Amino acid sequence: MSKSDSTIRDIARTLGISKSTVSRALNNHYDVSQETARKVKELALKMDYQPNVLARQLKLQRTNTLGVIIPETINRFFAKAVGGIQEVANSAGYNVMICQSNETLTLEQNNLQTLMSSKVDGLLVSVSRQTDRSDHFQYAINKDIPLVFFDRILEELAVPQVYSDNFDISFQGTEHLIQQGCKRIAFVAGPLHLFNSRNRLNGYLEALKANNIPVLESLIVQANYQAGHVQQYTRHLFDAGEAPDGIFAINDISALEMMHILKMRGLQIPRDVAVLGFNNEVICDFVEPTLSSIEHPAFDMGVAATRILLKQISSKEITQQKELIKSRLVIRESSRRY
Amino acid sequence: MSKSDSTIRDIARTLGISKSTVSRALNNHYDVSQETARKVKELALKMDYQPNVLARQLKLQRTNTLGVIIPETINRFFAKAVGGIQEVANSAGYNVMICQSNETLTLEQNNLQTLMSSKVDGLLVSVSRQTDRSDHFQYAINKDIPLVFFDRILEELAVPQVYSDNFDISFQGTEHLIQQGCKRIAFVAGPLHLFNSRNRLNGYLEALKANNIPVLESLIVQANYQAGHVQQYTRHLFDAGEAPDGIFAINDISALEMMHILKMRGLQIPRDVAVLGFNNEVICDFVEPTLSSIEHPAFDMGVAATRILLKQISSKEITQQKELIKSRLVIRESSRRY
DNA sequence: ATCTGTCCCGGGAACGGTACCGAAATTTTT
DNA sequence: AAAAATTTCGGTACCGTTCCCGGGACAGAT
Repeated sequence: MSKSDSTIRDIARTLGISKSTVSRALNNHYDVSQETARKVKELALKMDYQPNVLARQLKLQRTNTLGVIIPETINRFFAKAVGGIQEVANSAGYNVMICQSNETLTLEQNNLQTLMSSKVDGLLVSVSRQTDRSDHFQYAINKDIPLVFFDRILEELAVPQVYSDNFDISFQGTEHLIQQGCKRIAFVAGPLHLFNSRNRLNGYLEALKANNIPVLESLIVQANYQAGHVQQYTRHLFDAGEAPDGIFAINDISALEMMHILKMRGLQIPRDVAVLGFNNEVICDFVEPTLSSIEHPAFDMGVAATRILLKQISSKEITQQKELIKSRLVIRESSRRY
Repeated sequence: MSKSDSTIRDIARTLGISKSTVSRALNNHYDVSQETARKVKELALKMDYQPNVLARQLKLQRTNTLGVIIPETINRFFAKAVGGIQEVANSAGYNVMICQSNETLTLEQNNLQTLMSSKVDGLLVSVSRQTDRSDHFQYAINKDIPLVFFDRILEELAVPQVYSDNFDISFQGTEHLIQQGCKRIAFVAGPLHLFNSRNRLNGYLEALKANNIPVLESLIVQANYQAGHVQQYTRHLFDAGEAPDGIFAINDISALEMMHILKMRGLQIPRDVAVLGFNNEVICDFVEPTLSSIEHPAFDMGVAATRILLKQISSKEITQQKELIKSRLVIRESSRRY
């Protein structure tokens, strides 16, 4: 825009050749002599020629842009995943357009709409907490837009999915607490229509079963992510009947908030209650006691999902590749008793 | 793309009218009868017509997209700011394209290049930690691309800037520590070629001066953000000569890491050392002692910057509006002695 | 009956590229 | 020397819009 960006035609005119030749020269096409190619490139540089991406996009029906829909950038997991996405995308010559659903279905649908009308070449999606249907994504699939889910996946859709082993790691984390002598382990569950939440809960349940520990409904709470809710269910867990001696929390911040409350009540961690968080935030190392947590390979999941998407875009073949990225249990003081 | 997206021409053909009429009808232009307008819209709906944004962009030389360059999404401040940007942009019908400089100058330059070639209608920028020059931005300005800086600004450029009162809040924070009886306040400074870092340091220095407290070079350290560095300068501060009795840290995580180290050494906070952080992360409320911090109005800055940018885009007039957003001191246990 | 004005509409030129097709120029082969 | 092959280039259509310009129809005014 501005004053007068030089175009391919300007170059052609001043050089006395046709614009097709200029185009070929600039795209290193074979059908052009080295001599003219040199002259064209030289002049292009001198005129500060910048190809008009919009024109190219219109002609090629391709934008070299990937659309990303995530719940929130403020969520460190997704922020990291976006890092991985951008790294892979950029080094492959793609731009990235990020939309946030703010954990709502309607915004997610809007985002999808705008990204599709922006003609992105492919989509990377982690669904919102509210999402309990998939027709909007099916619409995109019907339009042949390559689509890959990561982390918050929709297993019913026939597209590639990248996820972490929520069941295994949850099983493993629960067993770790059991090994530390916990008999009554409280579990903070997420929305159960989400694949991840279900798997985590199942991992917990199976671990209890495998170790002959009775499942107590009263020890399982549902996080609703509202302010004050952690306080509420913590009180519920520790005031009604026999208190838990272990906590598997849905994320580190909640875990720390619970720990804070328990310490105020005079409980010792991990002696009275062992605590295990989720996400392995930096802060885990700087609290007392240091917080055991689960390292979620966010960046790697972004990388993996983007790689699959790019392959999908270039090969045009439909895959349903599932890729599982392993999580890691990081044991620190808050859960170590021996 | 895909099978066969219907175009404006398809509608025209099946309706037996010209595509100009269809275009007018869809854009609610006046030069079209209500009857045909109705028919066109009806058919458009039935054919699931989606306007081809690329064609429109090319024709109008406008993308309805804002470009954003920030250091890192992983940084909560910028993640929040992005939230504010997207909110304002989306409700004004604009998309947002986010690029991360990863705190490097070269990536920042690349980002600018790609955003410009993507023909974004305007730019929102928070410069990287490395950025000590401004010619690349001057290039964009010369091309008449509306540009607004926020938080990490470049004061030498004649464009709108949105920033917070780093000097004032730093002065205020330092004075707070002084009022709590601190005589030897350590200060962790950022890179001094950054406007914000300089202002913060100056606020600290001026507060000391205003309270007749000698400035000690040995109490001022430069954070370089490398792993292990906090440990290093904490040791330096507390092992060489007389120890500080107050700390003004560059961010909450560093503050918490310092507190952790000091507690390990048997120091009491705030009794022996009062601590003040920066950013007011959620975690501040869940540590012991709870951490005093400075609330940085990230979201609001994003909102303000975007509003100015949009005004700039639509009015085409060049302003140099400066907008100052006030920060807030949040006093908690870590700095309260009385 | 002609003129003026309003209301609709169509034709076509852009926007700035890419790509196909054919042709001229040059070289190689027969 | 003629034919064939190859290299290099120009012409042009096209991507799907928007928008300017001009023209036809029809009304009311003269």
